[in-house]
Amino acid sequence: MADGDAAATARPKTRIGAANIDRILDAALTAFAGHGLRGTRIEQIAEAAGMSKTNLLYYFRSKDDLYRAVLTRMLDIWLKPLRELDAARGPEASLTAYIEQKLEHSRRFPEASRLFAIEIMQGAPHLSHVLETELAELVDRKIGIVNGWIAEGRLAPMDPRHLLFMIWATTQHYADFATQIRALTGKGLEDEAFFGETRQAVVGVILRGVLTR
Amino acid sequence: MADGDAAATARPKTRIGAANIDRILDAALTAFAGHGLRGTRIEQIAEAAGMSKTNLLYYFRSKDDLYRAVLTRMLDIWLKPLRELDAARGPEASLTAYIEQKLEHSRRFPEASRLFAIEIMQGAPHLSHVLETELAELVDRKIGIVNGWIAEGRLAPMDPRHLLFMIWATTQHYADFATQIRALTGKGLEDEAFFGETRQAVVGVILRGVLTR
Amino acid sequence: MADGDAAATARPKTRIGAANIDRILDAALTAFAGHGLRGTRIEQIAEAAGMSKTNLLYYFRSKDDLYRAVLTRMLDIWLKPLRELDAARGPEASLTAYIEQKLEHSRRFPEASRLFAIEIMQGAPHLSHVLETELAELVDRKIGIVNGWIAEGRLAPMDPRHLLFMIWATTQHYADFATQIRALTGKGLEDEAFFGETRQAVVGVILRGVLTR
Amino acid sequence: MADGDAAATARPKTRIGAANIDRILDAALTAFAGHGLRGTRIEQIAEAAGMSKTNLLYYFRSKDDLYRAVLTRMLDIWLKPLRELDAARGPEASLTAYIEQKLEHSRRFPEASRLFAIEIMQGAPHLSHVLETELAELVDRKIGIVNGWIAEGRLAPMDPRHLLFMIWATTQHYADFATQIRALTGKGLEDEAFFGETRQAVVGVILRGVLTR
DNA sequence: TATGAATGAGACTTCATTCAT
DNA sequence: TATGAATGAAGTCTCATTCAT
Repeated sequence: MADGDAAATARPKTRIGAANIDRILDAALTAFAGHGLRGTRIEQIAEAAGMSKTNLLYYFRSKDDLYRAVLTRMLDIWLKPLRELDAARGPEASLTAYIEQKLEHSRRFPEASRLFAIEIMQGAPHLSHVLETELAELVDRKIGIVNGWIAEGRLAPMDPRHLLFMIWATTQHYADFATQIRALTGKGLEDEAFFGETRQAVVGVILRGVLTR
Repeated sequence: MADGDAAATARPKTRIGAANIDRILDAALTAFAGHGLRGTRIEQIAEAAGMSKTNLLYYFRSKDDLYRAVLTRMLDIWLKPLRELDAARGPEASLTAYIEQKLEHSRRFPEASRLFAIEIMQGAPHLSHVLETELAELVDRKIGIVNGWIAEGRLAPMDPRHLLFMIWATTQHYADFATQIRALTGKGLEDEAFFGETRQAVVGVILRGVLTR
Repeated sequence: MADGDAAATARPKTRIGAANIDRILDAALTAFAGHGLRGTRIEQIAEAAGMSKTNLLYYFRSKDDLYRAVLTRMLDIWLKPLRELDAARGPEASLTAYIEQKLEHSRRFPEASRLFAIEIMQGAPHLSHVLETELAELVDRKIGIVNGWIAEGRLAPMDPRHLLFMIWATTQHYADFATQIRALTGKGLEDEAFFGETRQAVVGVILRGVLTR
Repeated sequence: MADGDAAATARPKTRIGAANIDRILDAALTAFAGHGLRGTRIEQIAEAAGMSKTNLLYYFRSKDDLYRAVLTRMLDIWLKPLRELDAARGPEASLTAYIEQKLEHSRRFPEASRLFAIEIMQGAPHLSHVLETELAELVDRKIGIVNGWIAEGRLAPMDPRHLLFMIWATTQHYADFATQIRALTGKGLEDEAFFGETRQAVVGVILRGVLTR
């Protein structure tokens, strides 16, 4: 109670700023994912965030700053599923969980998925460093787990990186190519039935494809 | 008659024009795939094509015209592999051939792949019509083939569209996310060994994943 | 009474304000002399004065206000040497003293010198009134002194105003063109030896140039 | 005749560009000398040059480019009088000629004089290199001449650089402080009588000040 | 076909200033 | 007195497009 009170009264200024920053970042994510960096106007974002262009620039010195902030903010979310991939439960359960998490991400953060996709397709000018360091190290660690399963004969022998690529590709596809999928099926992941069907198909094919037996 | 003749004798000017148009389209593909529609400057393309901006605009009235021309030119190439998917050889051979063709495409036309990917991710503003008509009809036809195989018990039961999506996702991933793949493996599809390894992995997982037995 | 008392006991707040105003004016002089009116940002001055931009604007309603305040504050200093030029000691001593005072000013207040120089070069938009009234009257008075000396045959006949211009020009040059002088000699008036040498040269040439005999 | 014709017809495009560039540089000189770099708007210059802002930017990529171009264009004019100072005619004639040339320059190019003055007062950010190399070398050479005269006993002993500074100061003053001079005398160098009187005063004082006898 | 010149509609920033606290 | 937040009016520069040759 006391805590709640304090929170409600103690930091009015900070609160205002933080709320605005969140609104800006949300609006920016949508805009950048939809039109790319160059194709997005600052004013567009400002309008969506409910403030003036100049005020937005009070919080973020430049468009590029804002773009980087959006990428950074999404980075943890983006890397989280892979971080949680572990060996504890054996390949079937672990891979199933990983694929399901990735699909869940595609459902909940499709714009973030598209933002990263576009960024990478354009040569990852703002992200190459992360790819080469943080992601590379993370992947190296996870590869060990998969190689362990292969050595135990529980997975078909293959370079584990191709397995990762295939999981990324298939799960992200439902976010990145949602427009195409909707044109061909009339549905998207937000449709509960379609989501379940998708999960079953993707998990099914990949697990049958890699598990021995 | 005269007209036909003229066309047949290939007037130098026309030829020159045709060569220029090709150079422009090539340069434009690279530029648009690399920076998106808005992120690309006409002058950039003109320079890459070895001519002045004004002269480029003599061939294509506007940037949007040029963009549409690039998309159109790539469309047949993009749809060709799916068109060639047939029932004649049975699921194993047919799907293998299809996947290999798609990978071959990712190797040979990575920029085209990225161009379509970006276009679709941004809502396919120039392509939605094609998706809803030409592609939808083509997919409908091919679905019949796959459903036939499923009915014969040769493929695991599933909505054939998910199979298509998975094949598209995995094969195109090697073109679209080439930057990321290179950051993690140091290689790309142009590397013969890596290409073979990729093909084996993708074909292997998917076939094992969908073929019964 | 209470009011008077309070004022007399120097309320801390008032004192603080006065100190702030001085800090602002100092910082503003440096900034305006270095970048001109338009070339100076308020925030720059505020930072140099150790306060927020908004707070600076609490003391000076606008940038132009501040600029005028700086000019006004420097005006007395600027005019002081000429005010002190008198006939009492004869031309040699009086002119020597005047030149030395002007040089001393160039040494102590080079920024003020540059501020006035830039203002005048740009047409004296904020100073034309002063030039035409206060300065003109002062000059008129001093001209009488010089004309007296000429009439007595102690100075070569000339329009006294040219003499004033030459003294102003030569003495202020060492402040205004300090950058150039430093590039050519490696020194400035703050160097005691260079100052002495300069004084000797300027006084020597001008006195020999105007004194008869 | 033939020549005139050729000139009139042969280089239309180049001519147009060159004429525009001259018009721009003229307008820019006036503007920069009057308001400084920051205080001048590109549009202002464009208007004075009789063209659109965008067209001006077709010739000069940026405001800074234009500013540098103006400085560069004026540099030769600015250095010319000193270059022509020679020993051939003895100190009296040579110094007289030099002073007169400098005054003539102040009459003909007062804006250039002010431009350089403002630039130097602000620390010569675009000119420091020239000051330290080209001008320094030129001055070094001319100092030799003056030292020669001093050694011959024809000039009072002094560091020749102070002599140069005094000549620069006094002659440029009539251009740089024209506003003040006009406020105090009602005249300027464009007034033939005032010019003559000024020349006589400046030459007179300096020569009497430095020549022995 | 080909290009230099010219332009208008943006789009990003900067900056003095005001508001609210 | 002091400051964070907010804004509008510039001002620079970019870029697709048109004009004239």
